[in-house]
Amino acid sequence: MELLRHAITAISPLSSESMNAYLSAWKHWSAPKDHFLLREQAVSDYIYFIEKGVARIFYYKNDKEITEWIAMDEQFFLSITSFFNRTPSHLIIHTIEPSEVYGIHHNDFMRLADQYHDVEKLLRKMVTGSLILSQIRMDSIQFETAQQRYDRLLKHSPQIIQRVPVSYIASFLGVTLETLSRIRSAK
Amino acid sequence: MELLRHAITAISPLSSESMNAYLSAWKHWSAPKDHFLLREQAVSDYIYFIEKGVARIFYYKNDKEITEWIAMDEQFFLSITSFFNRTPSHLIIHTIEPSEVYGIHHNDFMRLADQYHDVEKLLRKMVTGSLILSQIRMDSIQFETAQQRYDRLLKHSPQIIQRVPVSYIASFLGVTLETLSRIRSAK
DNA sequence: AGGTACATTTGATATATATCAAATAACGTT
DNA sequence: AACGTTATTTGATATATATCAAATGTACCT
Repeated sequence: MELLRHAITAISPLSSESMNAYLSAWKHWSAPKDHFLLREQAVSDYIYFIEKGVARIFYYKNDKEITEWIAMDEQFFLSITSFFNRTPSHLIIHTIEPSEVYGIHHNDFMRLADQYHDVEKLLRKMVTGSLILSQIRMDSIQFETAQQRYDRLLKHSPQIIQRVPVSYIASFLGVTLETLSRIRSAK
Repeated sequence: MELLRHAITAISPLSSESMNAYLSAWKHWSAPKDHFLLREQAVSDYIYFIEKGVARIFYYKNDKEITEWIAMDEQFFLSITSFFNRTPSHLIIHTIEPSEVYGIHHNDFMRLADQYHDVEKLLRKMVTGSLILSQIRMDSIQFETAQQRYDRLLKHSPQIIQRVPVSYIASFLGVTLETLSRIRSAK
């Protein structure tokens, strides 16, 4: 839980009272490699934090797996539309390595945000960070070639190639595995 | 200013004290048709609100105009990366009809968010709304064809076709004008 | 170690959209 | 109304990536 506390403080510091109330709202899950931490719930209204390991977050769209995110290294992640709109995303969390994952429920987060100004500010900063990432990703999908997106990923998280199967990376980058394979062999 | 007050309240209500402080931080611009309200500043760190008229928000990318947003009908808009990252976006606001536009500076908004819990909550809700839109748009760009994106726009804001030149709509949809022309003629 | 399932690569072809180029239409100005 | 300018349409071709199909490579299981 120390890493979670630290990650929160890095985004926006909380008073000790807020921090205690907030941290106690987080639940913890532990999973071995290749395990389904969350499986097609109706609505996935949690914000997650991965303390250790690697997890793939995906859903089915027309019977195809869409990798929405690959989480590792003390990252927060969530299914944005599901979390905020309360619409079903059928989110699935699948561990790629033995992993420790935390999650806080939408209702708990909102209740605490109403109660504490600094928790509200934390939430705002988390959403803002998510928005900036969303914009960068949109720009990347709209204007960059598959090659450029792959290069960007390599530069930004080089370890991902060693730890995650190519097929997941392809879906995450928004290309087919065949295309990614060709990009990689052209190097 | 009444429409702005109303739009704010619809997102998240403010106490009368917060509302007074907040509204007085907004500036107002008035412009005839085909006028440049904002021209390539270094950083565009305002959130805008269009009270009346239509405005196009765009920037240059490799000497090409990219229409980031077409604002009308009492909508808020902003250059997300520029506003939150404080990086230059060279944003240009160009009116397509005579327009009344309001704007609040990043610094003022942040100062008031620190001061009033309900302003912080308003900001969080605005960012959240923006994030949801960003996700919908990304999904649309990644998985829908140009035809589907055009249909979606028609359904969502049918008036836009009458009021905005095709070339701007094309750029907003992320296609060339030739492609949009063909889509339209195939109907 | 051998076999089976799965992951990755390689090849041939199809498709949506961009690009380049030209023709036509609409629009504003005097 | 006629002119030049700008917007839109139409046509021919190029390109990135998807799709379908098969071959090769790798890893897990008893």
